[in-house]
Amino acid sequence: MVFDTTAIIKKALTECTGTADIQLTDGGEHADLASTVAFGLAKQRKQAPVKIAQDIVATLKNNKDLADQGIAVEAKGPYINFVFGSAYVSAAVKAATQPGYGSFPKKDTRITLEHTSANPNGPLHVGHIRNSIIGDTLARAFRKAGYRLEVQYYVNDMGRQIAIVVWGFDHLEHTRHEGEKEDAYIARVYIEANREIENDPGITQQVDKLMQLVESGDPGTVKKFRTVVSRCLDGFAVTMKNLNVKHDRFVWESDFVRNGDTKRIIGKIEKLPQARHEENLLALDLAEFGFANKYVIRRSDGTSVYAARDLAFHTWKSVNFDRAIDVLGADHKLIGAQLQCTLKLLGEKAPEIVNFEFVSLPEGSMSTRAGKFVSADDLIAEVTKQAFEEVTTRRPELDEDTRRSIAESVALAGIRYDIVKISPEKSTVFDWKEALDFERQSGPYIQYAHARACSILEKAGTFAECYDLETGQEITLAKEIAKFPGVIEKVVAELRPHLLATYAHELADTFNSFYHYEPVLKSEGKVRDRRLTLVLAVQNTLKESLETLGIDAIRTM
RNA sequence: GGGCGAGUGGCUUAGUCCGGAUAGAGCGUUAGCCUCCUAAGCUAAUGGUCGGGGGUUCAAAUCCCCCCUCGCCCGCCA
Repeated sequence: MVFDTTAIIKKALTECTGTADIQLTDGGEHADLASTVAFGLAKQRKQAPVKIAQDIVATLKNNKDLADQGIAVEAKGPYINFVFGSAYVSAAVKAATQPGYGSFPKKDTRITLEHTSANPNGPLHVGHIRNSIIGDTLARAFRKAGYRLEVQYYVNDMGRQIAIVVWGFDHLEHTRHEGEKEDAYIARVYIEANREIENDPGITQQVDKLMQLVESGDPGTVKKFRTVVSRCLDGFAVTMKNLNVKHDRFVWESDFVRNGDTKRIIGKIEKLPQARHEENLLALDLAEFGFANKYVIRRSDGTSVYAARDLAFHTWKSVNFDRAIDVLGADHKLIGAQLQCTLKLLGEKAPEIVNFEFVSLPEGSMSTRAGKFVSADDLIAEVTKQAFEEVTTRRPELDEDTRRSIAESVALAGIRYDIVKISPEKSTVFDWKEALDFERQSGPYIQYAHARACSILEKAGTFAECYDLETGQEITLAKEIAKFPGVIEKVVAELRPHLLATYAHELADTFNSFYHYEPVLKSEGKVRDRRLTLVLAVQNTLKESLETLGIDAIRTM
């Protein structure tokens, strides 16, 4: 592992200024790291910042730690700039050529990460897969950071939506179209059933009855719910596989009713001072924590609501894991906060929640019920078709199977990258033009840089690894490579996977520049060796980055 | 009405938590680069009152206050 330059510099600055809290900023083109302590000390020392910076630099020039690591110090006006030397660069490149670069030692912390958890009443659409891709990328980053992780899908198998689907199967004419996916078929029944309910509100009572039956464990009704949900999940599995998204466990909501956990948690909640009863109705008054509305736990007909089952689920997580992380859409912010608050009142660990904002269509919000959505399957199919055309244009000499395979990887890269590169707190409007664009700020662009590196290495044959870099382009690239482990750490610490997307793009960019300026295969001797070593380091770092993003690091395209 | 999130060139966006050097990118437009390692590429040019107004600070896209616009939420739905 590369030594921690930040810590060394902070320590040196603390020693010579007496200031404990040292902030380092990115030096941009001036330096690798920079300090602005001189500004803050100006008033205190009654001296000009420029003078202070000069004095500090004079002291730091004699610092042994900095000298040992080859970190150069220089004052530029009031700024104190640090430039990493060849020892740092060599060590970074050497580390980056190793398999698994950027991985951290195994940790004992057991984490559960829940993502997607869409209601099984229709196919996953482009909004749901934002959840899947953020979640899956985070999961990959956590594993790379050494954590023991279990990824879960919480199956909402007893909600009103499912009851409506079950009602539809019982009362409506329906046949599955030839070759139709199960989840798409379920959506048709769901949409049709909702239309019927609009025309005849009396149906609502029949749906309520179904919900009571399933809660009480009526075998026939339970079986119907299970069947419908399972069929829909079979459809989801295909979509998830195509998106390279993996879940380790599917947790069924109804299990928490059947095993008695929900009843037990309701019993505990009843004893909380915030509990409010009105006959059978049980709700929590969380006004003291800033929640204006009452948090209903049990209906007046005695059945539990989603919140109660969710509390039981999260209590189970609290018992079995050290940390729980939930990836939830913006519409779940309030109930997520209420859940956290209630779990704390119960003395359980509250989950950490990663929120993301909505994806809408140009014509407005998506709605499964109204049939207004772009399904993930359609997106994958369209993008793959486009990718196949691109591959065929660029590489007509390849056989069809190879082109097909490359197209699938490119499509996956396009979709996953497009979604993960955007900060989760930004709401977006789905745009076909952007989804089908494979240029520059895209997943395929990064794959291309990787394939290019692979191609060079393949043509090079064997070479002696050499870590003594010289030119500015070489050193810039090496320093970019060196950032990778830090990026993984930051993604995990801040739960922000888009940082990795940004990094991978910057690395690909830096490599492309290098590629056009510094000939590798045509250089000779030591120069050729060190550039090939650098290409190997880039290739490996890009590969690790892509795989952590859930994108295939294909060797040719 | 209340709560949360967002507002950065024509379009999409990074940076905002933790204030510092000329606000980074991509698309678009314009002009170059394949007898040379994959042109899904590279080099330039173009384009920015960082929603608006106050304030704090040596220094504000970033912190504080007010306002505007958009999205989401505020159910005995999930």
